[in-house]
Amino acid sequence: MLSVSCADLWPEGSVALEEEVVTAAAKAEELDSAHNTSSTSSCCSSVNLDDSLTSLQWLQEFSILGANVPQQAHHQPHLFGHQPLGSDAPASPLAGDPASFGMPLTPGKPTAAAYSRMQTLPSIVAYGHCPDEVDYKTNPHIKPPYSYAILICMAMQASKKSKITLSCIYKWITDNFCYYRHADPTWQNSIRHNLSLNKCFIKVPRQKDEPGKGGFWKIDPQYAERLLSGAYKKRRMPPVQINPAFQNRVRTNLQPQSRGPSNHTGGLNGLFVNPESQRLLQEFEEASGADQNWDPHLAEGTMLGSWPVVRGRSGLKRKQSQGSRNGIKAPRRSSSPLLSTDDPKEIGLLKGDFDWDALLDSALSGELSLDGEEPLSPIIKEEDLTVRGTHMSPIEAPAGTTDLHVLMETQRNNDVTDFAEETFLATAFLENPWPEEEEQGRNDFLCSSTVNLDQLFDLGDSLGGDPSTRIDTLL
DNA sequence: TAGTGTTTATTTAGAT
DNA sequence: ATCTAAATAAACACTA
Repeated sequence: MLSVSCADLWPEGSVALEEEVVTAAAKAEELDSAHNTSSTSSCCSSVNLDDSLTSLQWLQEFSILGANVPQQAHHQPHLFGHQPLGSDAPASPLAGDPASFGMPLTPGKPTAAAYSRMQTLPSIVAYGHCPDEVDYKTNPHIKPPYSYAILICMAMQASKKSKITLSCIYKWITDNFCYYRHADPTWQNSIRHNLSLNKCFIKVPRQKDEPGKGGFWKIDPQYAERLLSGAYKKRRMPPVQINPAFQNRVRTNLQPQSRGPSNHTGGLNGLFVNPESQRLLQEFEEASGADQNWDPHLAEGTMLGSWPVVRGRSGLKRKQSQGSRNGIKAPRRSSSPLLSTDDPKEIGLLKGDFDWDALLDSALSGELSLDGEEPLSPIIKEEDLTVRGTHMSPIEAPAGTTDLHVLMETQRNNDVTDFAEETFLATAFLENPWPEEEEQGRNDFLCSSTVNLDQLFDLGDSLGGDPSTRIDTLL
């Protein structure tokens, strides 16, 4: 089993992190208390439950408390809200740090965490389809590999509130997943559909004295644990789903230059591909072309297997078939429920360059502590998980994580060779995410927290042997 | 009227 | 092949 030391996870910036954590925590507390004074009544009967369980605060607190890294423990409660101000700062490395664009891919890094933290060359990332290396916050082209239920959970967790409004969920999703900012707003329908249909979510009616539209939503811990663990295990990337809004443009822009490794020139209708990226892309193409042995099935069930591999056009097929079924749909632009929040305070609490991967990981870990007074679900029990963390069965360990790094290494060395057209086009766009400058202002309130999924995988792995220690540390 | 919430139907992909 | 979960679409009702 591979492990990652804390130093590997946060090689620098821990002091800054601590300051930020303290500041942000104070702010959150302030806002929280202010908000609760007007909104506690609706759920006061279950206030304990809400605050301790449904808020999913425990997800944060549990996540990566390390037995071997006790000095980090006090940082963890705010881990997901605040990014270590290390090499990844600011919040969006790909967008915020132009230098990262030229950072070369270096196969064979010691760990996936380190690898991911590098925020490697986007173009190559796209070829490899590693979701952890797509900056979903700034890249509007690749659909995040998370189900709507998971997204909702994330939003709820990020809010640090016991309940959250629909508009806040929208807001959080669009703030943290650029794809949805540009996507057809029908995804909001799906969110609502999910809230209504999914047992995981409980509607909390708005009190009469509470202004605003619609109710609140909270998460049912009984279902949440199942949902999140299931999501974790099944976290599997669908084929690359490029935002349909950009497909034509990408195609148009790249068609003439898209053939031949030497034609990845910059300045394609505003798409600038820096020379270093071009060079690396070319190298990658050559390497990939020389090795066609990669078997996607081999990676099934692993993070690698979860990389979106374009198989034919399946990633777009659904849209197309539905389009044909329904005829051409008039483009609908968002009527902006996102911007019409009725509860600015609550939205304010949704600050955070939220690390959704970390949430999922922490959620998985959180299952262990999701007890309170609640019994563990049969699923968890029977898989030999112990509340308050005396031990965790390998069964419950995320599939594929144990050997993740080995596979990662293998995978990277073998190169991914599935070059469907969409992938290539997506690659070009990943090279230069859609301009988000106009939205920077809106994102200003986002705190930074980009603990990489792999980092948490690694740490979870390394800590898996003795979760009790981290629990004890927390308690 | 827009936003919210519910419900039904259909399609798709992955799992068994 | 079948089952299931998820995504998607759409119709409809309710409400601020």
